[in-house]
Amino acid sequence: MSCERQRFVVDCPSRLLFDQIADKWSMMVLTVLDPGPMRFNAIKRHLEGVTQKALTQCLRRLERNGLVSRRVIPVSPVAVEYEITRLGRSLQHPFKALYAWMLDHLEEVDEARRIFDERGLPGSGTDFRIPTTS
Amino acid sequence: MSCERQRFVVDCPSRLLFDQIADKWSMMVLTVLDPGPMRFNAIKRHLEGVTQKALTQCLRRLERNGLVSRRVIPVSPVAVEYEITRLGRSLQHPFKALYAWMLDHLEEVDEARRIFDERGLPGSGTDFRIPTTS
DNA sequence: CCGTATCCTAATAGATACTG
DNA sequence: CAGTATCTATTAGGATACGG
Repeated sequence: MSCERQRFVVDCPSRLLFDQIADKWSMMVLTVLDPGPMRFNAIKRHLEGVTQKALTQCLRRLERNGLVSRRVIPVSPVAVEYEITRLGRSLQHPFKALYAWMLDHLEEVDEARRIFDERGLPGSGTDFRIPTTS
Repeated sequence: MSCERQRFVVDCPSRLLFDQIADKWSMMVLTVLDPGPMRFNAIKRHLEGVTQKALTQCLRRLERNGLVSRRVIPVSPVAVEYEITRLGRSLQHPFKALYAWMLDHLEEVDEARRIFDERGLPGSGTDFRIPTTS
């Protein structure tokens, strides 16, 4: 690897894969499934605000990508159980690192946001942007 | 947290923060900025397919969250330099872990997808697949 | 050069009704 | 229970045009 900066091309596999796994619900679904298999509505109850449609789509994508397996239990009414796969479990390591980072830096990000938003407010006059020391 | 499965509530700070950082371009922008400061159009050239609008929005959010700093150099025409902050740099560790996971498991995910997509095709009357272009 | 503003279209989310 | 189907509303994305 040279010292050149990386260029991200459109068909870069990592880009395509990132779009698959970094969606709104996947990380939470995998976390919820970590302790063991779970049925659809049980998962749903753990994710406040998710709609049935959104969860279905998310679970389909996770299944398609091999991160979750789906098992239909032929009772009546039908029961469907979702289970995290070995592959899905392996993804949890980077996810947990990201989660830990978020917990560690919540206040710092919040503070940055507060400062940024404040900077925008007072500008009733000609607010020439002052180069920050950062 | 107890042994109970976690329930993700809507105002969970980690959820809100995740939505901020797990967007389409942030991870790539931070990676590109890693070696040192860079100007707007230079960043743009490194991210194939990004529009000016999308990159502007992404950089604003990164700046607001304290992950990137923005410095206007008052020459004519104006030059603007973006630099990754210490906070942004710290986020690179979990990002790199995620990136490494993707590289490690590209084939495995691809294979899972192939199997899943194959499974969906039958049902049009025959057990035998008609070879498709894909 | 580095944006913002505008317009337009495409994609997504949400609500609701329905089925095995 | 676990979806699918459908419709609508809101949003996101892309293409200019323009300004400091």
